[in-house]
Amino acid sequence: MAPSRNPQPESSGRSTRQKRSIRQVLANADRPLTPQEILTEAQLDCPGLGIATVYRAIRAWVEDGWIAPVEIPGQPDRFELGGKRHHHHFHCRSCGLVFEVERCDSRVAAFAPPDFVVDDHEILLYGRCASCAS
Amino acid sequence: MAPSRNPQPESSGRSTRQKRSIRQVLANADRPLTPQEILTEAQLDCPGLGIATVYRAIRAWVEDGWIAPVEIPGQPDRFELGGKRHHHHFHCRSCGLVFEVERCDSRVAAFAPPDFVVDDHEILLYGRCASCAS
DNA sequence: GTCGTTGCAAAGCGTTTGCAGCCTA
DNA sequence: TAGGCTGCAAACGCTTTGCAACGAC
Repeated sequence: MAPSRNPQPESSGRSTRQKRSIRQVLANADRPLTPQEILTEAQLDCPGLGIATVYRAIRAWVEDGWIAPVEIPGQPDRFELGGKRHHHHFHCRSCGLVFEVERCDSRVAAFAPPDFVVDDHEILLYGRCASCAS
Repeated sequence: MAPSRNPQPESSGRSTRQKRSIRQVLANADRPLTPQEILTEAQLDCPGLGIATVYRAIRAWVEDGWIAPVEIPGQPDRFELGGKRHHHHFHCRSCGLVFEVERCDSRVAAFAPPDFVVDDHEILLYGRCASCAS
């Protein structure tokens, strides 16, 4: 079977207007979003939505694995749909956007000192994206 | 000549007991330290030292280039001596400490999509350090 | 009706800043 | 002595939490 994307969070509790709006925003995004961006976007569909609700939904879905945090040092956390293939990120210093990078070399794990156990790694590339570089 | 470490910050203004203590702590550290760790350590030598003074010294020295920030997503910034050889970091999820990793493979820059210009990269390893793994 | 969920406001946490007094040069 | 430096406390921005009202089931 093809490892298809979870269309919905698994254990999302009750279905509410707020969570539906937030989920929709995340599902439609083509790049990782900050909680503030999610709030602003979701409020278009659900006025009165509070930032606390966004954080609570995010937290629950990260635990679910339905979304995943994208943490760029020095910047607020962003979130994208989880369940994707292992990948990394490219941060354009010109336009500030974050892009996905498909390639990876798991041999980087061997960089750790002897006796250290590596169970995950993150590679961040910095520079200028195609459109900013041209 | 061997590229020796700057023994002192360049433009550190007046010499005070506080800044001497903070500088000493950074110079003697074998791993990146958080402002809080720096404060606690420096207070042994300089009681009454305030956290604001630590932040002010850090900021000035980062601008100097005498120290460099080490930013682990989801954690407070840490600081280490600047001017070191290119290296990366390992974050122990058990004890929370951050260690230096000497090795690197600059081929990771080639992971970016075509037409993207990569001018820097960061590799973060996560797992358990030697003493936590045993 | 139950109890998970929400918005609000307050609390945390790491970091910065305003200010009056201190101390280096 | 002048003006940079310091400690304190308040202010910040982002995130979490306490609480009473709300609403899905």
